[in-house]
Amino acid sequence: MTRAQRAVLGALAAEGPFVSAQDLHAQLRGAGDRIGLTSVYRALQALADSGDVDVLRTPSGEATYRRCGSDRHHHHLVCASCGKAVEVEAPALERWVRQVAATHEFAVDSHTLEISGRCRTCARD
Amino acid sequence: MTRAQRAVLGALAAEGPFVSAQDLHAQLRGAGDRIGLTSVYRALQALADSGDVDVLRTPSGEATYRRCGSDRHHHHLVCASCGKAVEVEAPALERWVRQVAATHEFAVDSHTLEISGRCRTCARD
DNA sequence: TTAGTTGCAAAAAGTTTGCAGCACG
DNA sequence: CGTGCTGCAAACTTTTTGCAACTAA
Repeated sequence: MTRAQRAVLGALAAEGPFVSAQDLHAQLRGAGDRIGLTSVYRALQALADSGDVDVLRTPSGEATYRRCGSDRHHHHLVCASCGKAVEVEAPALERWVRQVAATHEFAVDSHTLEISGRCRTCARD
Repeated sequence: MTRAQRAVLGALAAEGPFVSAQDLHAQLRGAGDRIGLTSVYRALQALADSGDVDVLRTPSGEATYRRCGSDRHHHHLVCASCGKAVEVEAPALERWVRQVAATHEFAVDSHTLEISGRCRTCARD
């Protein structure tokens, strides 16, 4: 594990919000780290490949990252306001996906489900 | 409705695959249309806003568009190879989403479910 | 010494915006 | 006329790549 990967993992507090590479870089720089943006991108890519961080694409197209509590396959409930994310497992959904795909004679490669909303704190504006 | 919107809607055959703005532009140009890339982007944005086309972001982050058969809320089963898409409605999923959100005290704004796989034709390589 | 890591600068890719000209009521 | 549409060129954003300097076994 490289220095950049350690720095990124450290900044990506477990259970925290999804953060973009740029934000993460700014955060690390702000904390005194001299890390370059390139290294942040490279570290995130490596960590995502190894499954140590989850990637989520925002509607605007930018990739955001998070260190998740579970190694298992799961989905996210994300607060559109504060970014807080909850991990949810959905065995019934997985079964349903496979069944629907079979009906249409598709072999499933992958699927994504993301729920966007407001957490209780942010809901009362 | 502008000329660009008519051209885009025409090129975006109903029930066809999801297509990027760039591909759509190339396709229209190839067919002899003198339309500019800017107009394609503007037309797609307007059509997406009015709900006449569905938008899907590919894993690489580029936006793709499709004219769907149903006006109702639905999800997609997309072939990763040929782009063919099937629309699926999932009332049970919608109920499940609301219930999970309620459990975590989230007010749901929106949710997305996309299934990526291979259709029968593409599966036999 | 050598394989891997770093960060800057530049490039790439997708999308948006400024603006002058055009079309059409 | 004037309002809105058009397309080019330029700007912008996010991400990737080339490369020379650096680091650590």
